[in-house]
Amino acid sequence: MSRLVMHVDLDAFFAAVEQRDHPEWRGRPLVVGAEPGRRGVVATCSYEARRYGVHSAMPIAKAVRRLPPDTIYVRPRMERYARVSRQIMAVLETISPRVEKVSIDEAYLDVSGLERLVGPPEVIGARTKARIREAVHLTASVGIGPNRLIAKLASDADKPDGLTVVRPDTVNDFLDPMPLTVLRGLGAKTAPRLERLGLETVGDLRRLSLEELRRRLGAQAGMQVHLQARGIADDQVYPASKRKSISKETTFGEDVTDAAVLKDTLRWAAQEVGYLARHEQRKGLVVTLKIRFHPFETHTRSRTLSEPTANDVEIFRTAWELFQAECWTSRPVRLIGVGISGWGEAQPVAQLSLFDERMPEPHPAQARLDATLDAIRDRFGRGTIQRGLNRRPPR
DNA sequence: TCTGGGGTCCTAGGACCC
DNA sequence: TCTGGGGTCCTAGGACCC
Repeated sequence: MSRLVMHVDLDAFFAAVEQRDHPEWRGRPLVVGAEPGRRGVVATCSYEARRYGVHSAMPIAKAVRRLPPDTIYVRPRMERYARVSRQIMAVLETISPRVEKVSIDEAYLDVSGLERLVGPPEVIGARTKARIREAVHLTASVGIGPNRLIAKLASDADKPDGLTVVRPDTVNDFLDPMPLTVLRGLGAKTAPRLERLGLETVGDLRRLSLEELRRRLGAQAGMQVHLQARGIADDQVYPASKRKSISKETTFGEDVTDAAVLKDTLRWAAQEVGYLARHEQRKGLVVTLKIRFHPFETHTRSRTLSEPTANDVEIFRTAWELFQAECWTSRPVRLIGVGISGWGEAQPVAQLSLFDERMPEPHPAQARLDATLDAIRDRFGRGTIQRGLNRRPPR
């Protein structure tokens, strides 16, 4: 039985929430994002603003130049949007029990088998949109198709307030005229490389052999693009995908050279990361320092600890040591931040109580090491493994 | 024009191991 | 004494996404 995947995408979400909450802003160009006159970008803008060619991720200075003087500029109110998002996700749970939230304003639903209960895909989609509108007074664009890729492209195909259903036998007709950049993995850098070969559409892309694509894009990306061009993609919905890292970073209003400011900022970021990690009951084995110099040169430095941590001081100390190990002082810094990553699936360990019989699973790296050790023991005998195998001495 | 903040995934090279 | 093959882990960078 073939699957049916639905993608739900709220229209201009942040801007729509602001216009909903402030009726006097409706029908006017509105930008949610950085403060005009400062560094930053447009997070989202209303459809009235999009008519001036403004879009997400556009530098705010450029947007200001394009937009009329009566444009409304507001800073994001993330708590507000998160609250509305939770309401929407709750609505989606009434449509199907299999909901995957992919971002604050987007979700995939597995609606396979719902046709017998509800009706054809068009009815499932229309019902979803109606329930969202009733609950939060916002519009969503909905796409339904045989897998995630097609569902996502279908929701993009008719915005705002659209509903597009792509049946399996029309997938190729649907994809063929689309530009290369609709495919996952073909962005601003990679797509032009293929366009230089004279390829413009997904239909064109199918002329390239798998070998050619793998050679040009790498084994993994080449394979993915080859499959996507034929409408083949993941058709599973993953209700509870957990995040794999926690980070905090900030861009300074003006570039910073004062080491004391950098140190204080890093301390703040480490506190934020530690707080979030403890809140989620996670500990990370890897601390990563991120730094961006003038004009826009980004570097990362990371260290794997001997024990996972969620401790502010330890995160800060590690990040600061990573900073000090480089000859970076006196270079103007645009951005600095820190993150942690590397935890096993079975964390949080803290949730285990004396009465809980489950044991935490080892960190994936540890699990792989153990498996390797077992394999080596099988091959070479019990006595071959010493302590410290595969462990490198600290630098 | 001048590029936020939060993420994910992939690649590639070197160290290290049997 | 000199050497390949197969594998993992760690690190840095980069492309990409919302």
